[in-house]
Amino acid sequence: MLGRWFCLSPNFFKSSKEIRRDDSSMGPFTTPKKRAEAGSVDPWTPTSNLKMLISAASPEIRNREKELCMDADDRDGLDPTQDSENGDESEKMISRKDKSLGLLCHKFLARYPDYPDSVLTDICLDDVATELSVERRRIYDIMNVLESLHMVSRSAKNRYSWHGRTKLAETLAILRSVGETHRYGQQMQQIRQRVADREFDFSQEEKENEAEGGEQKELFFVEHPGVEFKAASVNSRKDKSLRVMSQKFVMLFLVSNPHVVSLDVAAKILIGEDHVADQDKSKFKTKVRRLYDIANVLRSLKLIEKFHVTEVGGRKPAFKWIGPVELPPVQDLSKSSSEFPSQKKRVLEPSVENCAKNLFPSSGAKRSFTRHPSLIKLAKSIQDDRRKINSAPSSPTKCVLGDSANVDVPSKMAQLAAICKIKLDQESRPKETPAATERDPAAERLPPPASGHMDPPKVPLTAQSQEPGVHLTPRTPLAGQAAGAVTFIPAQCSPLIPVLLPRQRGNGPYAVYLHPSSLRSNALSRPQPTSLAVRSMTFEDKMGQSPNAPSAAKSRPASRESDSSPLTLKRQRPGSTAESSPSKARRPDPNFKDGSPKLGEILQARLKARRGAHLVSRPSPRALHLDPEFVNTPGGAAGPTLEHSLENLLERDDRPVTSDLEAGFTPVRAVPLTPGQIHSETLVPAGYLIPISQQSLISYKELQNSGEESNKSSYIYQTPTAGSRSAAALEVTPTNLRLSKPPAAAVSSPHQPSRVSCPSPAILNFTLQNLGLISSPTGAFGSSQPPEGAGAALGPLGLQPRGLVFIKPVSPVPVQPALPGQPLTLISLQQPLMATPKASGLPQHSFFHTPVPLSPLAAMVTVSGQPASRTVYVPQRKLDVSAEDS
DNA sequence: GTCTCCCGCCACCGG
DNA sequence: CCGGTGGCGGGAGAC
Repeated sequence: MLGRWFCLSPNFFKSSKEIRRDDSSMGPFTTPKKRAEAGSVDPWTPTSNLKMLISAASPEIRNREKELCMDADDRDGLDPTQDSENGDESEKMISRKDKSLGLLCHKFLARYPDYPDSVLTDICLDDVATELSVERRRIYDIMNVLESLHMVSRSAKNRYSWHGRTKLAETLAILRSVGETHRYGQQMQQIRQRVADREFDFSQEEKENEAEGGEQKELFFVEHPGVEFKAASVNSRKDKSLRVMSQKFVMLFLVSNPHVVSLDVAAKILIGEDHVADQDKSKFKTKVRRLYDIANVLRSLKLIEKFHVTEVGGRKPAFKWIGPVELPPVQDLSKSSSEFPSQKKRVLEPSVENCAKNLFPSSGAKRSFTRHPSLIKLAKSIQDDRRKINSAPSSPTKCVLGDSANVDVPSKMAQLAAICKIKLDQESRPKETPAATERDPAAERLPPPASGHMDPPKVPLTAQSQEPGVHLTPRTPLAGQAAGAVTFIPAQCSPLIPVLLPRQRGNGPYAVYLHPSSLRSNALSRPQPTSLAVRSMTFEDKMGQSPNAPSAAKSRPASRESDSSPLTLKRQRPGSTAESSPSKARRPDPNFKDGSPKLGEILQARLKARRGAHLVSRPSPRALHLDPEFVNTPGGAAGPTLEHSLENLLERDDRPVTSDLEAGFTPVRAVPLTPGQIHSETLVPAGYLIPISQQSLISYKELQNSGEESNKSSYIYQTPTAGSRSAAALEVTPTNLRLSKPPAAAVSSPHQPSRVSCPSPAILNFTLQNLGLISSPTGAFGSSQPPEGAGAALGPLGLQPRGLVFIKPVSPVPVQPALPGQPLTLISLQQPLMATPKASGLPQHSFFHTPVPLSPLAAMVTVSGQPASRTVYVPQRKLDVSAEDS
């Protein structure tokens, strides 16, 4: 049977090869073994059978199975002859393929249903290893990847709980939102361009990246609501790079337009640092190895397909996303968990995404600040930031327009913001009831209780949102960062981090863990983040780093908690946030070295108090949990959630807002994965998104008291970044919502979340020009590859047109006019930002190298730009997409 | 030769 | 000190 499939299947070639090999080498022995294995397999045969069926059903699966099975089958046929020798030989014969992680994962998956019933299925690593005849080490690899997708969660030592794909859609939606916030799309484009341009100097690239934003450093792990990660270790171990890498890798797919990611690009993005070229090399190699591991598991999950892209350099391995593209809105996600993201997505997504985006953005902004390294870049970043800011306002409009579907990306951000705002507003205003209105979508999706939870949080947000000025303020600070504000920002960020969001669904909450470094410290130090996504993460330097540091330090004090807090917070945080992840807290703790534990404690206490208040106030706010580092922040931040605190929060960070927004979607926790890294490197963001379990929520509840519902979910975001960008986003959001609609048209350009800001006429012109220039929209998909520089920029244009249209409307005055109040406010904020170099670092910027720095333009860009960034690619390379499965 | 990526050493970490 | 985890990279099999 299998053989047949093989033949039929695309993989045919390979399969044939394999077969040959198998036959020759493995044949006899192997076969037996396989058979034996099969036999062993038999146990789970049922599943195996299912697999067969499935494979039959799905080509992809078939291929995989083919690969896997084929050997066996063929062998079987052939084997007999060769078998003579069994034993070791046979084993050897088996060939690596038989032992591949992908196959192993297949076998593993065959044992469990995709959508398990409510009853949790317990997985014992030892048993699995035994049954599958593999070393435990291998099982860990699989589990880590599955865990990153929340298909399983660790329940205890050696034990995992199987969730199957029930949470997959949500997780993907969250990852996408997170990825958007981190501007991975932009980064990818940049890298591609670079690659295209020059073959690539890693060093250079990296340098550039760093200069830009260095966003990477932070990693975060996205948690899911039900999925907690119990094991403290989770947090602790450095990073669980595999988990984080897996999430990031998936984010890249979700964020890229073509949904195609080449291995090298992914590896480069995942390598935060770079620093030394040499290191890079080895690092690069290691990353690639890991990516293969992850890719194999993802392939077995049928989420991606391998193929080769032909470029100038030659053929490069790449992967194409074949999983669900549409994801439920974050909120929905929580709610729906459901399998089919697509449907849900439309509605919810926006919100969720927006939230996420907001968060990130903010974080990004903060990060961007870090950027001081290259003044030039800073300038750019600043511009970008401005743009972003501007755009943000506009974005709302987009949201409106796009929110729904097409505009996705662009609109997403805006939408998210808008949504968040709306939610917040509603919540805040009506506090609970009204909130429902906005949430409606969410609420509808989610059970009432959840919504309720959500609402509370929203309220605070709303309040913020309501007052554009307020929002601005927050942003301003961000923006302000540039100037002096920056310092504050960090603080803000930290606060933001802890934000709790109510969980829409029961499961809802997610936590994002950020690296400490990424957290604010850096952010504080540098505001730049905005410049590029990449950079955004930078902050690692955090404190130390100088330039900013000083300011940061100063500000910090003011901000107090925030600064020190990050670290301290983290440590402390455990308590506060503890619920979900004590472990997380743990890690942070160590990190936090700094000292201000006291502060942290204080902060925590405050936070708790706030939380309590907040919680109370909010029904079930979503909370953002920060890492221990954040914890402190949370304390500070926590307040934000609360209404009064909200303002503070806003001031502190936009992030909170964003977070809230996001929270609305899905709670996310941002916890610093890595403990100490903070200091310098940070380059790479390391984060793992973890769903926060209700438990955690509960804990929060305890803290907060709100108790609102179990559902509540909390999100943690890395404030740092979020703060910066988010600010804009956030601000926008509120307004955005409204705006967004209008923008919708613009929205059309989906892709990036850009903000819809309204560019000034000039901008429009500008854009138009670009468009003309750019024109190539189509190409984009071609693989994502880097368009060559210019091309890239242009690429987006295609989208822009729409945006342009919109823009025009908006354009009048970039900010103000365009949208009702908020935008304006934003603008002002931006300006400050603008002033500050730090602030600048908008990611978008990177997209468009283009000339237009003008914020307005930026806005324009953003609008279309986001897409543009993505779009950009177009020109260049052609990817070959031949699918190959190997 | 290059691409994949398995294997398993060994560092961590929590207990 | 021990056992569970999991980073990491050598090196070998697959092309």
